[in-house]
Amino acid sequence: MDEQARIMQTLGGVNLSGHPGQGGMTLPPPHGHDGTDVDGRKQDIGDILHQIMTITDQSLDEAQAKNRKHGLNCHRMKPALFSVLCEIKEKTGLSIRGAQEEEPPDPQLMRLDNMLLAEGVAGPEKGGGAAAAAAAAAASGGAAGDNSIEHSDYRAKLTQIRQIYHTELEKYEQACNEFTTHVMNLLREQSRTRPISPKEIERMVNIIHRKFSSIQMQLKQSTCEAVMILRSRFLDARRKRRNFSKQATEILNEYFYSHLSNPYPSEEAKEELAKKCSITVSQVSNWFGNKRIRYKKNIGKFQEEANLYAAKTAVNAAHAVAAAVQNSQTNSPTTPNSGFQMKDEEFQLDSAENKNTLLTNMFTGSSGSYSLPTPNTGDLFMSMQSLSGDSYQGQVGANVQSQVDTLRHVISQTAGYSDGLGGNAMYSPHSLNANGGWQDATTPSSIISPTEGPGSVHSDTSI
DNA sequence: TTCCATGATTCTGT
DNA sequence: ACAGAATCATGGAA
Repeated sequence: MDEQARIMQTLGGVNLSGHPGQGGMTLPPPHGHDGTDVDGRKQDIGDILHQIMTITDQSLDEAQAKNRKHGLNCHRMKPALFSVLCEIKEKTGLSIRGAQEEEPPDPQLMRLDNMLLAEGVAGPEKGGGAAAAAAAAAASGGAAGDNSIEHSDYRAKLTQIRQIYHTELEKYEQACNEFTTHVMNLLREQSRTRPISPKEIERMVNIIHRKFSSIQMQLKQSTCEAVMILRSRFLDARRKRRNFSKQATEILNEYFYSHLSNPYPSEEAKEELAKKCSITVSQVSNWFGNKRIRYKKNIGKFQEEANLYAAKTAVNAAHAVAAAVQNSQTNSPTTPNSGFQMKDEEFQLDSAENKNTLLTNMFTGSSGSYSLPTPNTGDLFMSMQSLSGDSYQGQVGANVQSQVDTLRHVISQTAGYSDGLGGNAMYSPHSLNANGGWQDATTPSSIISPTEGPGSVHSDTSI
């Protein structure tokens, strides 16, 4: 609009001063010699110019303006004035300038677009936020990938950002279109009274679009920032430690202590544990990694815990064996899983001492006595071993073997037994070899034996 | 506030 | 790829 003002100013300056330009005016030569005639024409041109200037300030919809525009267009001086304006415009070179301007794609804008697309903010709605959330979860290494609370929180916030972004974008586009239409109408209207080529209108539209796209870029930039902040918060959150539930820890501990000779769960076992504990496989791996190293570092500290879980598992084992024996007498030994449905609530004990006592009583048949002669224990252990190792290999097999592992531990840990069994490597309290490594697996690392099906006895059936 | 337990991460070795 | 080891960072009890 400055250009228009400049034109008007120039035009007014040239004509009203009474000094025509050298470029050959097409204005009709003055008639007569008296000053009043010249003054009259000056007044006439001045009026037209005034109308032109004021008309641009008016709204196009105003009926009054229409009338005035009509009057202006039909004015007898209009063609002459139009020529003058053309000439002046040609002189100032406005029609040429910037005609061949072209804008190369802004790399920054492209980056922003790509990022918004990748984050699921831009682009199609379907799978947008969810895909990005999944990507973020995957980027977190799966450690907290299944944390549904944080996951949904992230998704919800991303959706919110997406909504705001699209609303604002729509608003800007609408405003841009409205403004463009308005300007085009204005210019078209003005093109009747002053020289405006379609190319210039197009150029003006381009300028408007550029202005609006710069606003859009700011919007995209802000959106990107918001997404980055959200994402960093989400990814930081994965480091936030949340203790596993008591139940989960119990399940993991039971597995650990019942497989103390080889506490390396297989992939299937990890998956099973993960499912039972409602955590991820990675978390199971982490837990076992930490547990192994910490147990090894300070066996003494874990003694009580080991006793507790071992006793618990041993009781389970004893029940399992008893059930197996009974089952073998009443049912076909090849019947899968029969007789091994155990419920944890049967073994609700409140202290390690109680469990040890129970265990001892179980072995001795006495009540509250720890003075069990060593050979008895050994016999019992041997019988247990023979039970699991030979008689019930096919059916009880792997699980009982792991339970037996636990029994070994408990027996070795229980006061009064250590001396008698100490010399036997089989009764090593912590199943660690001289090199500080775990002994070779004597028990299957998996809680899922190839011979067993779902519902069979595990060391960690208590969920 | 301090201290310990514990889940997660990172680095290194195999 | 997996395990061990060290370390970080947080939760929770004292």
